Amino acid sequence: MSDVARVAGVSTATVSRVVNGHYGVSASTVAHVRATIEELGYESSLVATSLRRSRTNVLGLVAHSFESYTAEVLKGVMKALKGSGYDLIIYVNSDVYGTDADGWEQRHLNRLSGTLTDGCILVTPWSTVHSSTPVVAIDPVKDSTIPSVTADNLTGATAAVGHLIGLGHRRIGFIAGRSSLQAASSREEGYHRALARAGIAVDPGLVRRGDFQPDTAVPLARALLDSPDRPTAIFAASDGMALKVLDVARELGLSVPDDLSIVGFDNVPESALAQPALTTVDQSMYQLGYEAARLLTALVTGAPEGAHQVLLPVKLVVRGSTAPPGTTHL
Amino acid sequence: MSDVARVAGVSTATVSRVVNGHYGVSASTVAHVRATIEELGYESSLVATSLRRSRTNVLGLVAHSFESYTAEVLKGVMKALKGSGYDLIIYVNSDVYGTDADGWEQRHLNRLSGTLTDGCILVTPWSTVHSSTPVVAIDPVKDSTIPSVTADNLTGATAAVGHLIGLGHRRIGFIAGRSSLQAASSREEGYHRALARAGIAVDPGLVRRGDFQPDTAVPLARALLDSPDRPTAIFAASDGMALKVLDVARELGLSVPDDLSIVGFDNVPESALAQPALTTVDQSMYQLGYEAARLLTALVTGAPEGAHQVLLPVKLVVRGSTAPPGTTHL
DNA sequence: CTGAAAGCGCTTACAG
DNA sequence: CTGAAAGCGCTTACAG
Repeated sequence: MSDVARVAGVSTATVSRVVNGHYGVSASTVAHVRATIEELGYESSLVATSLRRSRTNVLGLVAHSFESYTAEVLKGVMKALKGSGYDLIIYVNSDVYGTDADGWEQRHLNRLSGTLTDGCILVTPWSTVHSSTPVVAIDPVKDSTIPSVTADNLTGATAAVGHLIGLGHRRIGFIAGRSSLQAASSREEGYHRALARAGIAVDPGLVRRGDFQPDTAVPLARALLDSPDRPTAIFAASDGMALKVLDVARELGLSVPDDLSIVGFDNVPESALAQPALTTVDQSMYQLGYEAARLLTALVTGAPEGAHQVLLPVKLVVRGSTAPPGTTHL
Repeated sequence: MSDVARVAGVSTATVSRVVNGHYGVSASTVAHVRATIEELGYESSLVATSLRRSRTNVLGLVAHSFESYTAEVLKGVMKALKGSGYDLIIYVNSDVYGTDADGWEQRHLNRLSGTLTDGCILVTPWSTVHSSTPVVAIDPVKDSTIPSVTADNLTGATAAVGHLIGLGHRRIGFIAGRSSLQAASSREEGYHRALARAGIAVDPGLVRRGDFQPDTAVPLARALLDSPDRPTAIFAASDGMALKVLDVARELGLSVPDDLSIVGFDNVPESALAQPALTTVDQSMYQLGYEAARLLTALVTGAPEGAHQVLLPVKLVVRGSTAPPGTTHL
């Protein structure tokens, strides 16, 4: 900017006014400075601008990994932001502290919301956060009160397990997700509810706790399946984990869905590609992202604060990984 | 930071030294300041730090849209950066100027590389750019000399069209991509090469120019197919466009692959899900992202500059959208 | 209509 | 070992 000012023979203050289209600059000066800017290919520094200003028209998104789930969410966010005047900065950490380190999202949030962004979307956070700018969580932490958007996990999980029961399964294993998340406990509650409705008692030996990280499901699935009294079906609280169950089943020589039915949750693109394709609960991650972005822009532009908890419908998608127990495949 | 300094009773200079682990601070002061930082939940502002420092350990990625292609690339980038000590900032514009506006990537690059990032990855740029920090392009502009990673588009396109010829097709339509991209012209060259090898003359009426944006393919496909002398197969330079061709064919009452074979390029996840599934050339977008991130970190840490053009292999994936011409489906 | 100056939150020579 | 001061690139009252 000082270059532009020098070449144009004006002060940086004037250049700044021209760049920002402020009133009170003579037309001829504006034209001259514009030409100089063009000539020098100058572009204001996002960093310096955001340090000085309160408003940046940039929204942030903080995620702790970049799997299919996040990718789908992002597509929805971008759709909502298209033409909104807001740019998006996505900050993904490279695991220096380890994503498990407590409060990493708070750290990232502080780094961004100091001045860079006008507000942030948090994807499946690990803990509660506080911020001076608006924050919207996708799949918030349990008992959190911040604005959020979530799928109707309870209904979805109930339907998933209900589907298995409808097929004739009675011994249904469950691999739970990271317990700090509201979504995880809702899915677990759905599991209980569906069994209760069918008058089936919960066998604690059939319930294992993962944390949504696909790999955590491997030993759990092995423990569940490598027993004489194994379940005839497993409901995993996420597709990532369900796909790992599929791997373990194959490794143990079990045929899916003949020897074991598997249901996941999410409906990530990979689920449709699996062999057999995974029966799952479709929570439109695209929609989650879209709604989160809408909510955030509303909050940033000063919509009335308060309870903003959006709940989105889900849909059971039946594919090849489920069948009545003991079926022989044709 | 001034809060921390005040509470801890030291200067901000000392706090800064503690935060950055610099030598020359007494152990007791370090401990005390650390405790205060902890207590106040302080985190240094990315913006202020990057404005002052030359090095930020943050890499940037600039993309003009966020479709499946970009999502796959990102997964690869993240994989490469995991544990590298670099964080990633993705900057996506919200179309204020319109992404078509010339030089938008240069603008974004300036905004980021001013001080925020140590280097940037550019995904399918529209024009050449210059930057004070290293830049790696994924699918660079034609005749560009900046470090880049590209798939072997020529071989892939040749194989795709060769596959159609092998099935017995002679009238093969082609929908080209955005001509400014090296990838687009290589794919077109592959089309010519395969036809030449089979001794088939290129019919200019069968070649149409899109720009990789899926929607641009719709009128082109319609023009190609809504004619008595229509081709028996179409090769589209991207899956996004190929899937639109599929839509148009359906709309015109043509059955795929009976009345029309279709081949795409990319192998985005959606291609496997289409009905029928799309035959395409798999350029591992994940791998493109991975290699780009590796190359960029190498450049940022001061690896020898020079020609860094990575070429990645591709693979033809045959699915249901191609068959011999005039086949009747069983 | 325009410029000199302060300050956003940091880091880093320079003194002490 | 620690602090006062300058400065990164901007914006914005405050003067003129």
